Amino acid sequence: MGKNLTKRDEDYSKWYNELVVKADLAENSGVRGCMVIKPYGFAIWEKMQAGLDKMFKETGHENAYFPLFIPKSYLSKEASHVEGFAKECAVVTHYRLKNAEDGSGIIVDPDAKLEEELIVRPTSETIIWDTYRKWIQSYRDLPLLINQWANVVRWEMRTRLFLRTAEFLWQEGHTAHATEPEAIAEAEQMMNVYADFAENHMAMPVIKGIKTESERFAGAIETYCIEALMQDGRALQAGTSHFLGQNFAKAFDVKFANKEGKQDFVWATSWGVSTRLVGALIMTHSDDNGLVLPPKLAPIQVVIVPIYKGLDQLDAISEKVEPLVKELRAKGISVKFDKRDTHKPGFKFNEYELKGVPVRLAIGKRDMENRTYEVARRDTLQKEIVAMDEVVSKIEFLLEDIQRNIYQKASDFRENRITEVATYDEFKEVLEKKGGFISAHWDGTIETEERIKAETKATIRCVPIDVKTEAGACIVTGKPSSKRVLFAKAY
RNA sequence: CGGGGUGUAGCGUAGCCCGGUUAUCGCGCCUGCUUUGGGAGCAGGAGGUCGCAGGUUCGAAUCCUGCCACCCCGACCA
Repeated sequence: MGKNLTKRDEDYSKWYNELVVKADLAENSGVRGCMVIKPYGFAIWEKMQAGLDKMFKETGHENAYFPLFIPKSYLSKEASHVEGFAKECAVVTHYRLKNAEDGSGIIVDPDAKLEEELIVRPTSETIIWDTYRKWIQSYRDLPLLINQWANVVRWEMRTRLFLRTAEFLWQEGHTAHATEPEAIAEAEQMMNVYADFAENHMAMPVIKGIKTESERFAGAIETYCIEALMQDGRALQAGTSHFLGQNFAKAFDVKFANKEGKQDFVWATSWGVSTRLVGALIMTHSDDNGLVLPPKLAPIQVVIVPIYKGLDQLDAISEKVEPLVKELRAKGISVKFDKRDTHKPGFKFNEYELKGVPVRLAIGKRDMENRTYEVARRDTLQKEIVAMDEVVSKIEFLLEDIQRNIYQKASDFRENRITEVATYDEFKEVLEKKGGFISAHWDGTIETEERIKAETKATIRCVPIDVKTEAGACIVTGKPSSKRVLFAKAY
């Protein structure tokens, strides 16, 4: 990873923000805690959406859309749910403005006060379950497998571009099932879908696991998650999938007649990932030269930079390049031929490195004479000269090789930062000096978990799905433990 | 909401302690010429309510008071 990153650990936030700004992905909007996602940044999100949406459809889900506003009373129907979100809700209290009588400007019209306030959705469980009640009568209506792409608002105290903004874009899936095992299988399936996407599209290795009670989603019985490790050694929750039991069905009275003709509450799941994934992508692969994007998500996969003196030479180069552009596009590869005469090649090289374009071709007089291209790859910054006849297959190879290579790099990085410790002192030392995930025995109590958090800022990221059973003792209390859990400082 | 800090051109900044010519420098922007294989060079040019409002003073970016905004640290969190 970034050669200077270690000495930048304390400055990571600044580095991240600078990088995002320089790479032109997003900026602060001026509206408290909100961001403007710029075209290039949004193009990355669109690629993510497309990839995820396809996987959702392949697992039987359909898209729908539910309202932005949720009546306050809906939110309070599920006790732990409202408790979890109450502190960060934007509330609509009025529906009209008017001119102030003293001419001081526009004011909220006190006569237009809503009888019941509306909450700008922080998540949509409540309004969706209120709707599902009307849609579900029989086991024949189940399972109900729906996803929505939407924006939500959470009034966070402190925000950061992509990682935590007051308004963010996401998808939220909400499913209803006839049986408990089926709902659990759905929640696990979606965790696996997220992990698949993270690893195979984002080239970002993740650990699949289960949240502890204190980190669980408000209203869930079980929260499944994928946890990624950023290059500064901090963990990032990249996606969650919840088994909600019958909590929401009971709160919203969603019953169905089962095959035996008896009324039963349905079993529920919800699952989501957000624009935070763009932040995860940035922090997983980027280096000091800028972004490094996995080919599968790069808005521009190949950029071609002409090097020329005078427009005659540019025309000659274009004649060679245009057919190549066509050929690559026909293969589904996104190509940009940057003919701008207003910037020099060196400027363009740096610009596309900053933007993380995986493959760059340069062609000048020398190449025209030798019938070659200079081919550069973003992940290793290596350059080589490739004959024109072989350039298409070279590009196809590189796009796959870069995808594989950056995954491997991130995977190696993470494997080196999963440390098993036996004592609390060791725990603190590793946390301080090395960072990353720390695998340790824990007595299973909230008290111990909170003490560790208070003393070290590390939290239990998850109990890994593939955890092996082994006898051990809690690093803090010494009480017996049957398995290790993963701790880390998290974003 | 507690603790700390900062507001000067599109961006980043000097000047402030110790008031005094036309508010400094870099990037970016505009024009021209030369350049173009790793962020071009030279010359010329445009761009400012010094966060806002009061006050002190012959005179305020600078001193005083109030307000506002933003950033960092904590509680919260996808």
